[in-house]
Amino acid sequence: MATMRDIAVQAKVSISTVSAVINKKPCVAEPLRQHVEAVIATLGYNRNPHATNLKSRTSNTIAILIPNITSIFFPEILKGIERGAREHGMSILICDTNKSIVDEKEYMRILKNYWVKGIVLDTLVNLDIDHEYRHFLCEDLIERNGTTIVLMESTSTYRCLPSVSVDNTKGGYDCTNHLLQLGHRCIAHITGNPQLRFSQLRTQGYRDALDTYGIAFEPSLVADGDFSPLSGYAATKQLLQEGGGFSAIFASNDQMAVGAIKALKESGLRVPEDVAIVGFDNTFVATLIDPALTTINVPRFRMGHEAARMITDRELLMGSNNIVLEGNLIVRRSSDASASDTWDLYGW
Amino acid sequence: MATMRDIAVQAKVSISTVSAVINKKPCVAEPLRQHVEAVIATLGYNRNPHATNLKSRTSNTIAILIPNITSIFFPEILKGIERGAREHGMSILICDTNKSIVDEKEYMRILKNYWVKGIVLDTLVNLDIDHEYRHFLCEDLIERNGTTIVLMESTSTYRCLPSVSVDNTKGGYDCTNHLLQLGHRCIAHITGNPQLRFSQLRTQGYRDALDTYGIAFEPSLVADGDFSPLSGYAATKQLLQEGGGFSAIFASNDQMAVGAIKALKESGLRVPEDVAIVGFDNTFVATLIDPALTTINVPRFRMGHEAARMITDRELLMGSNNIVLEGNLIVRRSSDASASDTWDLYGW
DNA sequence: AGGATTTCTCGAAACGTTTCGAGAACCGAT
DNA sequence: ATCGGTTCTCGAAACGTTTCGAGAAATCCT
Repeated sequence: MATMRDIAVQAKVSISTVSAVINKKPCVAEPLRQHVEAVIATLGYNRNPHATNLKSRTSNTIAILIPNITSIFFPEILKGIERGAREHGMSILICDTNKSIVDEKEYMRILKNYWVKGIVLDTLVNLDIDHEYRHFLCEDLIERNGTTIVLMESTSTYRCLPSVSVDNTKGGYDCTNHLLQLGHRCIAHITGNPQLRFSQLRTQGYRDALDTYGIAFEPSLVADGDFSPLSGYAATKQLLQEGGGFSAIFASNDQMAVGAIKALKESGLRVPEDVAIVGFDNTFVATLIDPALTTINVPRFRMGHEAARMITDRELLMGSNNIVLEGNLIVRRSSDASASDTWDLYGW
Repeated sequence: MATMRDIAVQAKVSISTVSAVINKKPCVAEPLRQHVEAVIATLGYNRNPHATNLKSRTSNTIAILIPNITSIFFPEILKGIERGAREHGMSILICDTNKSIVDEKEYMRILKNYWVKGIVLDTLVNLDIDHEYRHFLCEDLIERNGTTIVLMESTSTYRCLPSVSVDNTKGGYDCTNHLLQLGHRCIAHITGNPQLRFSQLRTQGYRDALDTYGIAFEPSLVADGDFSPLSGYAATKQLLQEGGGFSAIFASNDQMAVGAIKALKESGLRVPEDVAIVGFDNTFVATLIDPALTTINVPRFRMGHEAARMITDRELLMGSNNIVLEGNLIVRRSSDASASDTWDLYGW
């Protein structure tokens, strides 16, 4: 494989000149530049990334650190990041922390001396509490190495780090508001993992909507889940046993909504005629399930793409560090029997 | 960050000695080794991967080239590869070719001068036909660069390249045999994309099973799909219009089976009482759908893990280049009303 | 035309490793 | 003591870039 030296010899110029041409430095006279470019074209030169990395003390790489690759939420985000990275000729490094904080920190150490340009981070650590880790991220990685760290759906309230998320409060509000508009007045709620910030926000949206309608928040209509289908199933069973009385459920994600539907069906209740359901996320289970699920469409691809952009165009967006995208409500049959039941399957 | 030079200075030895210690070369006297290791421990040295890569002309990286990251099939394979890579301290590079052959070849060029150790390749190209590309892979990458290429569910019959796949023929056989054992004698079949080799093999399994039972293959009972749910839906509608007469359907993947179930329900047919259904893959839609789907469990995690192993332990497995894993039939309600309907949700 | 500027090109020194061959130090045997 | 033979340690040259400052060449001004 041709190196800069080969080009230089062939073109009878110095290596520095070749470098200047390749890096489009303005300080090369036009005729010479064309000559060198011609030689490059004939010899088929490709820059060696390792040498470039070593010399320039960076790597054209975005790392993605995530607790579990197989999460249903993840592939589209990854795709968004990939696209954004590729537009800038960057590579993507995948790191699955396997839901282990130890593994996460271990990976961070590796990334540190990998000189990655940016890290899209879905952390397990509460950065409000673990000051040592936060210090490591901010000082060692961001300050010293110049790495950009972007939090995805951050679990932290720490706002100094850039982040990308969806407007969870508004989403929760929209879901609940939708049910209220349909005439429901007794709306149950299944929360996600209560420790997670974005889960709290979805619940906050639910309360805000009730407030708007002057309806008192009723704790007995709320059951805690953990985002798993099974927890949605269990929560619904529990709500039913406690007397029911609700005509609708807002579940904090689609998967719990799926569990809820199963539980309702088992109890002989029809969806949406007896109980209406809305979920959150618009993962593709939403259209697989019967009835199709009303839900908040979370723009995962865009989230990934924005995260990548914050890394690639870092200097452009100083200041507006916390990007909040809007989700939009998609009404399907699980809440509204009159909704069309088209099969939008994301081009599976 | 400490470099080998720092260690050397601090330990009052040469850089070569530090290198020898770090690489566990046997030619360092024990006392000196311990001394150097102590210094390394206090200074917290981490090897710089870029320098190592440059000097040794490799990179500790496995690349994954795949047409579409968001494929439902992919995350578990990725997880398997990730685990395998990590066991050997390797990194994972993700390349989404966006279903474009041009992009795939472009990525290959990048990977070539990235000196990746291995590539897990889900190619769009038919290597039996595109000799130029095959030559590029074999000569430039494998021979010259020493890269290992592992085909995933290869679309090619070209057997010189290492590959990992599931036993598709046996899977197709098992599905059909299962239906035959249940007493079905008129079994329809929805094929996958007929160009793809593994799709052909699944159909072959179907035919083999019929043969075993002395049942003639009936072309009118076969409809072509393309692995999408919509195609399964359309194929089923078509089969029904052509007179039906079947009591069971074998769909070549779960997603088409989902489409088939939808079509049957719309025609007022019950699953499994009127028509039994089996799918293939055991993606998690299999347990989401109602009724839960009988299917072949494809060990995706293991497939990924084996692929990684072929790359990391290349020298160990000269010879047995084509790994074929067994899938296993999982019986659920879609074929057998008496099957338990437990919710095994992969710990979502 | 001659000097002051500007524009272009180049050599050389890094970046942090690995590796090779040379030689120093030690060993036991004669 | 001397000598071959090990065993250990080290210096130096790469790997393929980027970058800095120096100097040569071209340009401009008076």
